[in-house]
Amino acid sequence: MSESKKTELIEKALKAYYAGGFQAVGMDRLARETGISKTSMYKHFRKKEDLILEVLSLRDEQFRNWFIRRIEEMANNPTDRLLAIFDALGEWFEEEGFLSCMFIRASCEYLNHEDPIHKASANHKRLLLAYVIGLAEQAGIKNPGVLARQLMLLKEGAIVLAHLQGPTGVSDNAKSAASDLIMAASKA
Amino acid sequence: MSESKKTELIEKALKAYYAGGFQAVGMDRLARETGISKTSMYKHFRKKEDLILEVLSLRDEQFRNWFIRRIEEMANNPTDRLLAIFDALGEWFEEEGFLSCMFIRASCEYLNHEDPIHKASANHKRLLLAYVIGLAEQAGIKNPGVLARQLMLLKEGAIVLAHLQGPTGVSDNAKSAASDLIMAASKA
DNA sequence: CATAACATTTACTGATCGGTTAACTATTAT
DNA sequence: ATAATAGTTAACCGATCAGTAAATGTTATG
Repeated sequence: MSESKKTELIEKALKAYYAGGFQAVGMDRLARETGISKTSMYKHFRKKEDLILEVLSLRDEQFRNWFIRRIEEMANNPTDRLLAIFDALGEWFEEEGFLSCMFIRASCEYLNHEDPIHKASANHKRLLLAYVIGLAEQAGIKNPGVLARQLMLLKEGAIVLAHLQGPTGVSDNAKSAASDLIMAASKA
Repeated sequence: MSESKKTELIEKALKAYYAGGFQAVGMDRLARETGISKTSMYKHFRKKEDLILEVLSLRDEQFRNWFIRRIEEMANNPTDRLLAIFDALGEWFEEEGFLSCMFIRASCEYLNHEDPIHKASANHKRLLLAYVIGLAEQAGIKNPGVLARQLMLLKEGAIVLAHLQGPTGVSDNAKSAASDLIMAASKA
């Protein structure tokens, strides 16, 4: 299998897992849907877990690229960008086929903190936090780490509730809360 | 099987599902661990889904009882109780064996919005929101629904991040954010 | 004691799970 | 032309999945 075929497999696996769940989508079904036999797949991945880890790695790259690009398109200064986080989230929630965050879901299917899949999910969140801390620093916030972590709480909460109760109003609520928190942090 | 045996089964299933996940814990394993044969179990539940729904119903009752009781023990007026939400969460996160919220996890394993398990999870969140709206009303907040929803965003985010990155500091961060939001909502 | 009624268990179903083995095909090297 | 090699496949592995049917108590009633 060529390297491009492998990439194609990971991309198709990502879609299948996102739509159906990691445990629920078996290797046979994956082989059927991708048109690639199981044996060929197992030439490139020792275990299902390894495939999932590669899928998560791709998703991490895709999502952070999209998220950060969208934020920087929508706002031009650090403070506005802290708010634009929630506009970007709103766009995501409204997308057809939105089914929560792949990393939150992975951590719910692979519960143990030592599980590589769980760790990879935690790392995705760390990387996003680092980006937001950077924005908060640029915005001249006194305690950028505190504000960034508060905004991440809003972000994760918004994802969960958009999935559970639908997208309507969720990101707006989060944005208004973020605005209050940024105001409070600016005065501190 | 007596009614008390059935209750015992649901309680044991709750523990097994919480520790291991819904899909990951099979009916055979459940039978082995509870000492109740599968056939006996299936006398009381048509399908695994029905058992899970009963488990979620029990968990909903247990959790909301504990949560609300703890909040009302820790604070005596509505405004302080809005903050005590996050002290109660902090206690929960520190418990040994804390593995996120059973309803968030259920919604991640049963993704579809029409799935009864997903719906039951959404309903649990609605009931908690209703309680918090009540507190916000008692506290004399102008837009109790808005504030309550903002605090719920913090709550769900805190649960997710406490699970992904450990409990340290998460509830404190959420509490400080909640404090800012309550202040802002009081002035509005 | 006999038997009907009910509760519980063992043993099984077909399907699917993650993962592997052995056969086959196509390409490349000699 | 043939042998070696690489890539792909169908077929299979034991284990487990959710769910069921037949067999075995156990208890209640005549």
